[in-house]
Amino acid sequence: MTSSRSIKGAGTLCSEQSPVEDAAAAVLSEEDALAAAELFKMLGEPGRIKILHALSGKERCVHDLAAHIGMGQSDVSHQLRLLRNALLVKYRKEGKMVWYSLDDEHVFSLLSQGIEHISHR
Amino acid sequence: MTSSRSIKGAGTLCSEQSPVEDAAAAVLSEEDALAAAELFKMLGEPGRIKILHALSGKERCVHDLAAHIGMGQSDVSHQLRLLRNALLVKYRKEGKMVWYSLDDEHVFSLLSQGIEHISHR
DNA sequence: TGTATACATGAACATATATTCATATGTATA
DNA sequence: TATACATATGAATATATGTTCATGTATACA
Repeated sequence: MTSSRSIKGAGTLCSEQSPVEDAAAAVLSEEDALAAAELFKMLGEPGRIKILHALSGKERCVHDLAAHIGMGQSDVSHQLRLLRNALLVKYRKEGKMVWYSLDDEHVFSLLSQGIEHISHR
Repeated sequence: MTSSRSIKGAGTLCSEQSPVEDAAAAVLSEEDALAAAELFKMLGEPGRIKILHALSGKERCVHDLAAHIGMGQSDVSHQLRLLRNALLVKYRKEGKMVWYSLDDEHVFSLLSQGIEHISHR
């Protein structure tokens, strides 16, 4: 598109990587990059972080989640829909209540690692 | 604020958690939730994912990053600034070039875990 | 000193996202 | 069946974010 993408091998470029070396570090596919970003995006909002944290090792219904975290019911419900669609939480209906929990340990693991990461700063 | 936050112990609520149990699962502090979200937000964009992935185990200059990933120089530079501010990448100046790399293994670890997570779907 | 390269940045625009309000749906229960 | 509770959802608005263009700064080198 622009002229900012120069031609390799001209001899005066900023770096001189061999094609082999360059090929070895494969570019992440567009789909993988999108999917990974989608996943992290779900973790990129304080409210959803609180929700997932509150669900760590404990099943909770929407009302309790809202009360526990201090968020409005509507907000929690909207965020839960996103988390549901992203397969980060699962749910189980029981009468008029819906019990939410983390979908698997990977979610807990990612979340924990993130929280641990920030506490080391 | 709203009436959605009901009073515990009324007897007809959606769940009957004891205060003890409730206190045990402490709410994530506002600051921690914000900081964690901030971190994940940085990982929540395909371009930045590609950049971090390209920097996994390899130092790269801006121009090469852009060429390797297929992004514009300006875009890469803007994203690098965000990643820099979030302490996810570090850099080193050498002449007119700037060499970027991941700030620490935690970043690589988080990224890997995210990518691995999506490949298991 | 002029030109090319590497990188950074500001501004403008388009798009995405969060937040809130009002309301709808479904269930239990009096 | 009327009412209260639990949850979900649509719509509207405000805010944040990504993307691009143009340009600025710094370095190297002829």
